[in-house]
Amino acid sequence: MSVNKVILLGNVGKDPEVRYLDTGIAVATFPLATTDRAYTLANGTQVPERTEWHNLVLWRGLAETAEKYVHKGDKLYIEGKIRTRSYDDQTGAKRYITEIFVDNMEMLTPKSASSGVSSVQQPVTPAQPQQSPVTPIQNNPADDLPF
Amino acid sequence: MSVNKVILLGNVGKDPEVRYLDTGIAVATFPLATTDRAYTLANGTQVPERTEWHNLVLWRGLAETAEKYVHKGDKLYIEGKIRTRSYDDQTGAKRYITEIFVDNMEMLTPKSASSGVSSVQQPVTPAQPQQSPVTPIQNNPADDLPF
Amino acid sequence: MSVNKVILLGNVGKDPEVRYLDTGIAVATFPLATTDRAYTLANGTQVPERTEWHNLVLWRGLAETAEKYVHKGDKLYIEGKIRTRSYDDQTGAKRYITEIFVDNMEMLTPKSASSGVSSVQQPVTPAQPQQSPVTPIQNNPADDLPF
Amino acid sequence: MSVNKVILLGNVGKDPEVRYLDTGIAVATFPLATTDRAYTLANGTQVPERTEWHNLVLWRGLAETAEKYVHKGDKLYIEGKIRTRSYDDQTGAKRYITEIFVDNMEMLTPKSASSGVSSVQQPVTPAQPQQSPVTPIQNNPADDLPF
DNA sequence: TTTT
DNA sequence: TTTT
Repeated sequence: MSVNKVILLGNVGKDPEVRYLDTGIAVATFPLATTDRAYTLANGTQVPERTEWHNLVLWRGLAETAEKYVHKGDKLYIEGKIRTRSYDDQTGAKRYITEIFVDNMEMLTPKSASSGVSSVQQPVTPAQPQQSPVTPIQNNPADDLPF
Repeated sequence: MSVNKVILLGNVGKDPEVRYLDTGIAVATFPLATTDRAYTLANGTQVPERTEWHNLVLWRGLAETAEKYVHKGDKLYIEGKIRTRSYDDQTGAKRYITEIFVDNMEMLTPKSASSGVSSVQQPVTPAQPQQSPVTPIQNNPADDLPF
Repeated sequence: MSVNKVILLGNVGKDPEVRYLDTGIAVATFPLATTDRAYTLANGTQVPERTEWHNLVLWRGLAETAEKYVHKGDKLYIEGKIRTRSYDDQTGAKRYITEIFVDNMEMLTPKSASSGVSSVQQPVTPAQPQQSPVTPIQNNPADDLPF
Repeated sequence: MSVNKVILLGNVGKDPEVRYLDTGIAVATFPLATTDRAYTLANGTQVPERTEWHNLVLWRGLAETAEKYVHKGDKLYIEGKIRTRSYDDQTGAKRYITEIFVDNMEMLTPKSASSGVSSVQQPVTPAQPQQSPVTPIQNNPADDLPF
């Protein structure tokens, strides 16, 4: 009795960070930017262009595809769902972060135009990803639930 | 060259809070819940039902419609866009909150079944809304931009 | 590199017709109505309300769920894809029909309010469904492809 | 109480045909192709790739933008609604055609890569468009309704 | 803080 | 052929 659906078409902000759970399941995370067009209101006010950053999370096969084929700057279409999770910051205070769990992905950048080469030269290290302070992924038991 | 689209169908968590900018523009906010079904993984793991709360923000005519017709418990379909904004908490630290700017709304609860009456008995006061500590709306100049 | 996605929220026009392929796979079909609101143009022209009828097609588990729980008059949310197929009419001329292949369905009519009882009294016969002249389903080999 | 929403991402099949109503309103039509990936069923059956053609209809500003910037082969994202209309064929029999009324469009082909030049060499004639027998547009009064 |  |  419920729908939670997100459709985004934008540009990849960084090469995906991919890590593997003990169960072998891949998880990829990377930011995607969407930009609203600037426009002018009826009263003449200029509303400038505005970029929104979305924290994408991909699991399993999609994460592996992202690891191989998605690069910074690529244009991407995704469908997914919104999910807000909490974590404790350095001071022990509860913080929230909203992420997009991706369940469908279409790559819109032709292979030839992707910055794939540079990514091979500076490979992501799946074994020990540095966790961004902005989007910490805690090592709690739920991490091993493959959803 | 960009798409940022959200589609939600869920239940209203609280009666809308509505305030009016100096320009007379109405802004309504209220939470919407979507609930994933519980399911069982191939390996037998039970993934329980999970409720996600979305912070909806409506402007102008939609806000006025929400003020009149939307009530706690109602089932609602909305389309909108994701927007994350920052604010400073009590300690001066930067915090982020993700909201859904609604641009289309369909009310799915028949008028007869809506909890409209109780809302009349406990009216929201648009003049001096208490701002929730969880989702502070700052009085900065941008508040008067009618977007 | 392609997306074909439909989202509909409307009312079921007739109880589902369900048939079973030789392979045991269930296929359900029924019409869904969506209605545009009437509105007035800037120049004063009245654009009246307009109802659009969509031919839904459901396979497998979704078809079985529809057979059990979906009834004429129910409010339904679906996601699916557009598909146009051709068939030969009585005169041998090629005709086209556009259908919506459903891949997600949310029933929005509470069980208590559904017209389910009458449907039990006038059951659909899956064994020998009459095929509507408007939307003929041909017995070609592709019918046994479970997509 | 109703939603009729289509999201397509695919390739333009022909340069847009644009005509202008007596009121000066522009209407553009062109086909868009979406292609399902081929896949293999659990039982080993190969389901081949399949292309779906959608009849897009754009009005007013969107039609003018399409006239200037959309070309055969371009990749396009659109949002719109499904609409089926009837017309009488040569024999006087009633036929149906399903079209997508576009209300949002994002062009995904970089200008430099678009086949824009050839379109200038073979311009569409807005004054007297030949009406395709497949998708006839009748000159009925409703044509002057700008919706 | 909602609903099934 | 549905619903408001």
